Amino acid sequence: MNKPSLEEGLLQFVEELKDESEMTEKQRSILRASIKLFAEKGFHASSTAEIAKEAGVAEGTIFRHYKSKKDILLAVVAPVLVKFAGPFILKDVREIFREQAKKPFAQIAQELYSNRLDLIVSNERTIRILLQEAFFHDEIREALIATVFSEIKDTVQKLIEAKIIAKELRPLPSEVVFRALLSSMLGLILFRQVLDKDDFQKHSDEEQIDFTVDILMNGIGYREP
Amino acid sequence: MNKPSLEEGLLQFVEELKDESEMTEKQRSILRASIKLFAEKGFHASSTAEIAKEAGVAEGTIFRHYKSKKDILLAVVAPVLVKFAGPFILKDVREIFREQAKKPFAQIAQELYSNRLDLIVSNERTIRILLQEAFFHDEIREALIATVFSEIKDTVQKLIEAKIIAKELRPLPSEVVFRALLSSMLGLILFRQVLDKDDFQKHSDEEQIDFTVDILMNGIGYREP
DNA sequence: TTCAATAGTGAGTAGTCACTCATTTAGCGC
DNA sequence: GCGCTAAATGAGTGACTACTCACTATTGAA
Repeated sequence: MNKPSLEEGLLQFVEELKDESEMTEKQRSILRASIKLFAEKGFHASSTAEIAKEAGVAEGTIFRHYKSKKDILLAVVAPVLVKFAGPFILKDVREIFREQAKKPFAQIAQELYSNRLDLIVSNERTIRILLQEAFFHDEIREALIATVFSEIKDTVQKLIEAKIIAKELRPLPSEVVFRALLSSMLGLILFRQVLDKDDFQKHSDEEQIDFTVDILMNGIGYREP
Repeated sequence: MNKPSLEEGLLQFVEELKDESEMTEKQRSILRASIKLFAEKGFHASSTAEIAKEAGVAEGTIFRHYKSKKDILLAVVAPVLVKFAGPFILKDVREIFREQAKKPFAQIAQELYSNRLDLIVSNERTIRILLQEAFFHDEIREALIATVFSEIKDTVQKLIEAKIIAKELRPLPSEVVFRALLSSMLGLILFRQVLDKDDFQKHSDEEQIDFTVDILMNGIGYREP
């Protein structure tokens, strides 16, 4: 199998990412064209000839900047991964979370949801590419899980455990609570973006988030007042 | 755009589906090989030459049974769609739901979750293909939403509304409750199959479902007894 | 046994793919 | 304008693509 592993693969790209502005005009236009085509037709269905044409560049120029077609994919996908995990992994995670921990859990959830929803709405196409290709490329899937997921999980679970001790949350296994928190967020995103665009708009994004947090905290079951 | 629409596309396949056993040996082996390859490397990355080799068949034979490569994809995907929506759309939906309606909502949710989870575990590869290709092929995505989603939505929302009146559920908008119900299910599946296989196994499937239903009904917030 | 229909074959076709490389162009200090 | 370097080019390459077609093998009813 000898999978390329994160080191040789994506993380390398993430590190070389510093210089978004250090790209040449042509290079940026190749990236822009690739994002468009990959999002519309998928990576495999987009040819380097098409990318070159869309970018207004000779096919050879592509390979001066990216040593293979797959390299373009990684260059497209890496920055999104960084943004996605952003607020969570930045140096001062602990500091941020010490601040967060003071707030009520419902408010933390609410802020998390509206923050991530914004991010997804404004990066729709690249995120689409990211998810599509995560199906096929082990490196991308693993990087996605490692960056967006595992990184978050420990931190959030610790917060949850603290909130359980503080009697703000019910004494459930923290990984189950974490799953509930994430499920609600994913459902929110999925319904808004894909499944149910029409019905979703019956309420504003803000209202939908409030409903979601309410249900997460209090459930849907009826209780006598 | 002139998209093929469901009539010309998938639904036609679903209708021609009756005769799973009327296939020749070779034809079945072509399907089996396609499922394997599509699931492993994706539709675009699997060549007809590979499929033929994997199926132990001449390449020409493929095109005797399926008029194009895309036809194979539809033939792979259509039966899953039928199974997925199965228990919901079968003739006697109303009858089933009249029976279901008597049960407590928590029990309905619990049965729904364990039923769909079983289905997904035992059809993992074809469902993977279905989701992958739903990104690219409008017909598949639309058929998926039309069959699995919209079909269910109305029925379930009516049930929810009845349960709200019966003071079994809180008076929330029914589409929001429906979203919560589905989000929890998707989260359950996603964590089990992809994100968190290890931690998930700390509890049995049954326990995980019970936790999920508990949180759906009662929330994660603490309340004085 | 005959005949027709269907199933199966695999070499062949035209086209596309990612990628290369000899050549041309552009930028710049002198 | 000269000389040098680096960027950009696009025709060319062999491998691979989905699909065709002239042909053979198998089946089953008359």
